[in-house]
Amino acid sequence: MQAQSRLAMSGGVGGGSGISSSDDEHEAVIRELTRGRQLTARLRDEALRALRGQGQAEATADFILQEVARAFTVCLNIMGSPPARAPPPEMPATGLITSPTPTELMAPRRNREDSIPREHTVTTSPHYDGYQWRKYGQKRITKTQYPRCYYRCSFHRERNCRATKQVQQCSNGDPPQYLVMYFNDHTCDAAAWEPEASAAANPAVAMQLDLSDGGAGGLVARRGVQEEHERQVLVSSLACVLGARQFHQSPPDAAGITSGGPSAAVNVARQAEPPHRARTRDAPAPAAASALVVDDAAAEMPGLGVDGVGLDIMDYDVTGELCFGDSYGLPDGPYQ
DNA sequence: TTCATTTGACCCAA
DNA sequence: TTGGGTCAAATGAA
Repeated sequence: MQAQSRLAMSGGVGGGSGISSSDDEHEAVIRELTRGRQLTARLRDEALRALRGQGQAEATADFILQEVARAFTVCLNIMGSPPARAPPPEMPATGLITSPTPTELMAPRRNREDSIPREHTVTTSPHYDGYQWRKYGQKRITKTQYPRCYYRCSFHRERNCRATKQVQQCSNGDPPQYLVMYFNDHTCDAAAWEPEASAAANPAVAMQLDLSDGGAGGLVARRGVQEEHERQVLVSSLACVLGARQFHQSPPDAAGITSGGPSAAVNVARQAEPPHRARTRDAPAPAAASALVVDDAAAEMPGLGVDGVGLDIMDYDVTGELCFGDSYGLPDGPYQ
């Protein structure tokens, strides 16, 4: 992860100085991400062709592969590479600092300890960053249009985690954008499950995304890893759906699905599956609609019902960004 | 009943 | 004195 962490920090977010990664590494990562996006587009074409006229399955494949392509686009944005096309407006675009910068938006901060954000980002979905946060305050900031919300790690007390973040709406666009500032590093073990934990459980992820660095890589890089993590689950789920459909249409051998077919895909999904998260308003339960879509597709598989294979997509917040992108809608009520 | 959020009050640095 | 950050009681949802 060393390379990606450094690149993510230097490329899109913060524009930090002291870039230590080589241009070659940067280009290699962008090249691979671009290739991934192109292959996803091809896969989408193939899938839609194969599933043409099959209603629910076609829509499911289309949705999932659009999400995979979006994940690549977001990663490319984070890496500072101009996307081939902008992400769809309804999709949360994360990571690129445009304007304003924190110093522009913030009133001058006092020189208190830990008052300098170790990281900041502008996103349309400020709630989902892989950690559990608990809101402890909200203040109207003078000369700004929107209040600032204060969050601390949910394990602040029980594990003495000092990580905090501040979220402030910074544009009234559609969707609105939020400036998220992070203070202090997580010291709670709870943060370790994602994505480091999944990488530990899945050597492929760890190999692709060298996480050995761990610390200074920061959340933006972690978010990139998370995108990859989501992509793997989505691809695995899709492979399961498509594989089973082929299975349904032709014998397993003819479809080329034996040990490497749906079961393998499910295994990958299992490996990549994070442990269950506590349901908080910050990280709501997965949207029922998308879960049902996948369930429906899977339920059509002969012998591959969701329960039968244990592909528990319901527990993975794949569509959280989509469904809760505006969940930070701040009330217009009286602020302090 | 438990837990997260809201919000007025308080603390503290500039 | 002012404004930002935090505390903690009140409130609401599950």
